[in-house]
Amino acid sequence: MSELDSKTPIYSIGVVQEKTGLTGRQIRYYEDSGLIKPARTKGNQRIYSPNDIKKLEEIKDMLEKGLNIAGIKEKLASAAAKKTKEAKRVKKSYDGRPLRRFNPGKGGLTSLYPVSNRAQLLEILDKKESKKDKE
DNA sequence: CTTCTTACA
DNA sequence: TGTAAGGA
Repeated sequence: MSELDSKTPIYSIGVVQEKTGLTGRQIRYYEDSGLIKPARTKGNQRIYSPNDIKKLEEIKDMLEKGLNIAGIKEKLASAAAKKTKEAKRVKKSYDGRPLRRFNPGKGGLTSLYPVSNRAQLLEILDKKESKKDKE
């Protein structure tokens, strides 16, 4: 049973073993290799996030494809670089633009997005959804 | 009972 | 990778 109750699910190494099919030995070894960095409880127990599960399953796949730890590190690194690049692209598209009222006067809704009209806002929100959907 | 680290096979 | 040991 977990000591902390946050909104984000967390797993013990035992649960991770069941969910990934990997042995505890492998999970800890991949951590030593720098592939994952699970948090720890005050009692030094490992705490795995959904993101860690995802990474471990990717690692499992690649291992079954015959890749070594080094190769997986590269793959994971390029994936992280791609994410950073995309984040910069999105940020750049927003930076410098003035934030405007979204439908001011009608309910007082305020948009946090620097867009000038509803169509543009919906387009942005639609793109964000598509990203989550491909999970 | 589960998980942790260290260390040997 | 598996597993034993010894502690939390």
